[in-house]
Amino acid sequence: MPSVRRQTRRGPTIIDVARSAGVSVSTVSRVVRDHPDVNADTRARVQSAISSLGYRPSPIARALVSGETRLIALLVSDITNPFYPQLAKSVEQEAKRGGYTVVICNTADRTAETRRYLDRLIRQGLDGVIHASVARDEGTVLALMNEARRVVFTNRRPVGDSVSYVVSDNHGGAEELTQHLLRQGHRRIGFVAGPAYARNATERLDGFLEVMEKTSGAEPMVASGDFSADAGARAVDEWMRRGPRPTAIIATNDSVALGTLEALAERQLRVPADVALAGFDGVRLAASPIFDLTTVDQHIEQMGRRAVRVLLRQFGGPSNGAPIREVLPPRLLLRSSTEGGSKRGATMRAASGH
Amino acid sequence: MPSVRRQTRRGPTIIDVARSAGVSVSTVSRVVRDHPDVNADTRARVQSAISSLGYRPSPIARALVSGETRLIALLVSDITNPFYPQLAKSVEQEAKRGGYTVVICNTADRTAETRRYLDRLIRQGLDGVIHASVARDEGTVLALMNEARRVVFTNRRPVGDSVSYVVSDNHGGAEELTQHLLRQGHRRIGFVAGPAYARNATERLDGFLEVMEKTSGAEPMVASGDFSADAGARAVDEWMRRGPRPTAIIATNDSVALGTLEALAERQLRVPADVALAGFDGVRLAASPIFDLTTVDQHIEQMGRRAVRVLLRQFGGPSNGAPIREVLPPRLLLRSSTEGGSKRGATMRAASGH
DNA sequence: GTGAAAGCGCTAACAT
DNA sequence: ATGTTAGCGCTTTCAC
Repeated sequence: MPSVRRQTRRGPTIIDVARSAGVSVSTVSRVVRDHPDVNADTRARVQSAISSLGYRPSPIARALVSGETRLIALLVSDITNPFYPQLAKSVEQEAKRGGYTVVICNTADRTAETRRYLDRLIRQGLDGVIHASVARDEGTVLALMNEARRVVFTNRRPVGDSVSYVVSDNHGGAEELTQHLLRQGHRRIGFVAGPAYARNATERLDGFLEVMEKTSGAEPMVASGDFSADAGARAVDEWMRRGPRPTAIIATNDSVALGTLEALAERQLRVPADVALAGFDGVRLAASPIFDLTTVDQHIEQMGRRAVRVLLRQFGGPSNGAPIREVLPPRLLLRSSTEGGSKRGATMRAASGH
Repeated sequence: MPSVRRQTRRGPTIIDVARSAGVSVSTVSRVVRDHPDVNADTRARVQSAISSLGYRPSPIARALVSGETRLIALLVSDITNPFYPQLAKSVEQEAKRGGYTVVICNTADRTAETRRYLDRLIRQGLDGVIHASVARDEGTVLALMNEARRVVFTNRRPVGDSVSYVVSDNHGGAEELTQHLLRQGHRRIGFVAGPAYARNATERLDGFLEVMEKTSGAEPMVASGDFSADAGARAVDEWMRRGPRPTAIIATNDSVALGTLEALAERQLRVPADVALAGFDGVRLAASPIFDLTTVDQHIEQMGRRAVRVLLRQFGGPSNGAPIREVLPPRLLLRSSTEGGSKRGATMRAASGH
């Protein structure tokens, strides 16, 4: 006797299609999955049944059997940092093209958060992970995801060498930027560093220091910080309270640069007349005429798209496939925050009291 | 004879737990789902078996049977608009607390995109939708989601009256802001309107117009636009090319206000000395000392949290439950972009050529 | 080339 | 209070 339970799905099932086409469910399944072992006529008959019934296979049932959900996670430290929405959007678009859905997770650079997300998502049947903010959770991610081919790192390069990544040449970008400032005559250059656990930040710092060290007369000034706008403010406070002051400042990323700019404005310091300023990332906000910030363009959207492609390529390959490593060349974006006064004729907006 | 197929899941199944605890699978299922009909001793025995085996129920198998995946979608027009990351973060946090996972979808305010996303996600077993950017896709969403209790609108109020929403009082907020500017002596006030399909934008415009109309001598000037920074620039171009110029400008949201500010800066117009400027939303960027923008705070994070709560409450309730409507009071945030010159002593940063 | 049948891991009648 | 059992919709041997 048939049970009375409600159906899980709305539309027709594979059984309905089979009945309607006069074949077995296995044949329908073969057609749906593009299996070669199907006669052309049969295939056509099944396909017309599928479209006339409006049949759509259930990803849930499929996942129960195959273990694949076409769900991937994008791990970021903080989605409200403008770099990540730009990245997320491109990741999401590229994933959609491949038939994948993206879940965005804010880790706050805390391993516990990473673990909480992945624990849940893996049980939901997560297929893979794009981690744009590896920090101390690198081992956790790899352990939880089990197979390295289900993971790709981007933005920050991982420590391990057996796992794929798509990053930009942070070291080279920082070198180029530093060289540019040196060519402009700057010698005392401040660098607002990011946290030590973030490899993109340390690579940028290293690039800066290397160039400074081999330039006679160059005086690097490094302030430790993190990725918050506040870090820029603190650095400015420190440098401006006691001399000698830097004549140019590089921030570890554009967000920190904007915080730096605010702090400089509060002290009535003009940019670039009193202090030149540059960021790193190339977020859209940096191009705003209000900021017009010199920065190192990471080609954020391209990085996101490539990370997705690498992950999907790995899904297809053997589980012991060699890791894919891509290092994209960044591009120096010169804007008026470093380029002398002619373009910045008007007055800078002041900081308000607070 | 047992088949050789590989297991879908890694860990132990409900059968393993049942065997280990010496009970049936239904009893284990009852314990897992906190069903009351279980003896205390049995429950304890099962629970210890669960923890000693490290058993985790499979959401996929569960979804196949129950039709519930604990997956919800957050629909936004564009995640790179800073309003949405702030909203998304709060939605995501609150959803996580309830055991739900959030998928963020960019609709670009295009119905076709909404449909594409929902089509796919529904097949994935989507439980519900929070739509933060209803536009012309309102009917599509409702039709696809089938039951109104699986949908809640936020940020933009829907047209239909049988569906739940959590929005802020855009009309009232705009009134308050306009009144404030009038009290400051402004009479020619420009309003950069948003698109006609977005109800938050039209409500703000209406609030503005209503107050202006009943104020003698007030001259409202409305420029049509959208939610891009460019809209602000176009409006400024138009107004400044031919008089009479507005002495104050209200932008439909903070992003447009920032665009407006840029355009004013390009024309060497000081804010607020030459033109006062206000936005709407209360995004964090508006609080930056560089912008220090007067705006109407929508309490973005609170709105997101509440939207989630309404949705989850509906999941539990009867499918014919009355819609839940929440209208949150916004708060006027007065900053130096409208508050006279004393706080803005220094020079404003100029626009660069481009 | 095609079909029959055994599950994937779980929930929910129904029976006891 | 607990167990038995029939599926949820699909994929995948294995036979034919």
